[in-house]
Amino acid sequence: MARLPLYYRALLDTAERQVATISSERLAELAGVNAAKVRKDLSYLGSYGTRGVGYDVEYLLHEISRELGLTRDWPVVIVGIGNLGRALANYRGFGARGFRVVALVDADPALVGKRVGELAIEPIDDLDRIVAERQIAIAILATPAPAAQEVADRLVAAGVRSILNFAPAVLTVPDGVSLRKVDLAIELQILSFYQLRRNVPAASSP
Amino acid sequence: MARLPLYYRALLDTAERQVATISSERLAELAGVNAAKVRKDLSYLGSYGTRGVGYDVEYLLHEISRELGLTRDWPVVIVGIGNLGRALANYRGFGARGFRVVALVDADPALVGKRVGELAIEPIDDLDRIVAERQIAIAILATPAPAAQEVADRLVAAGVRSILNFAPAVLTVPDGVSLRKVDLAIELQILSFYQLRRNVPAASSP
DNA sequence: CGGTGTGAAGCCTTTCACAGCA
DNA sequence: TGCTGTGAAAGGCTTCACACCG
Repeated sequence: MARLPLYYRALLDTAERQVATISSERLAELAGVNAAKVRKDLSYLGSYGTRGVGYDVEYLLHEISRELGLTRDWPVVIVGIGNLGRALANYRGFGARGFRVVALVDADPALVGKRVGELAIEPIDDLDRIVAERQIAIAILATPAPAAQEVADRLVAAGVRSILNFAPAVLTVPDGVSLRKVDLAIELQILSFYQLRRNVPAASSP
Repeated sequence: MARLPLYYRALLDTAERQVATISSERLAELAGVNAAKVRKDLSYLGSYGTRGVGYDVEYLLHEISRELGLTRDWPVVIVGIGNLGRALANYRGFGARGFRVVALVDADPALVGKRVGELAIEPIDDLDRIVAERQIAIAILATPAPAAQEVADRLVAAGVRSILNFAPAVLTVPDGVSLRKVDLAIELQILSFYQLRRNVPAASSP
């Protein structure tokens, strides 16, 4: 479920406030969804609640972490160190533990060797070696649109199984490879679409 | 429909290649969706296709631009000029014309007055005036999570009707205000979720 | 013929409503 | 008594399949 991360964050906040248990209603409020939806979603993971009481915050947090794979370490590579790539490299808000940027890659020789934070930019020709050596399974793609498909192909060939695409291009990847996209222009266009038609709310994406 | 922007981009590419007409099948391929879906979506806008031929690229482009409000000018403000805000301010890829960043706002007095590209960062206390004077309807929110809700409230109070939220927080806005979110941590967590369960594809968000 | 436009079927998600348990 | 877990209903979106038209 794409809503688990929302619950996860809501539970993190709740745990910080030393609250021991939480009802589906409260959790729904924090996550911005419906209470029935919360119960359905959580029951799908197993019966972790106590009737008449609610859910144990710490326990549920642990179960969701496990389900989301946040108990593991996920080395991440960022390909394309332009404005956006650099910002993502510096972004300390990858929230939960688990995701660690371990490589920055760019095709531009002029960028190779430059440091961004603690990492040096590496050439894209070393991609195979980098992915293999650092056991990278997730890549963030932040290249210009025309290069995106080729880079995606190289990432897949190198063994990457999940790609988060920021380039404004439609990519195709083989079965077995997960692909998600974040497209700023599209988001703005959707807002503009609804703005023209007032009073029609624009729900969130994922 | 949230797919119009995809068609729009596919049609832009097609128009550049001097292609006059396009079939639903080809357009579907370019947009990464199903052909029946394309026809349903487009028929919702009106009957713009010619049976046995396809759709006139230029005409369809124009109709979709109009539908998406891309024939208008949309002044945009970015609030929160950290790493991400700065990257977004420099981002020249807002794709289609229409969206123009006309103001950068931050709460940190140390940042106020600094230039990013052609714009100077302005204090958040001037928000009302800035929004009114420059007729801003769309805001990009890139503050830290704890400040996000308060900033959103101020934006709404200032008259902004659409917010694109990059802060990792669940926001609530009044009816009549559109809200969309982009959350990097959530995207990565979803990828990690599917990575644990190989062979289950992760579809794209919007 | 070829490809659009569209009723109808199918599928998936959301919501309701309430039985059942601590 | 209060809140979870869940069958069943409702709703929305996607896909199929084909009539119809250039």
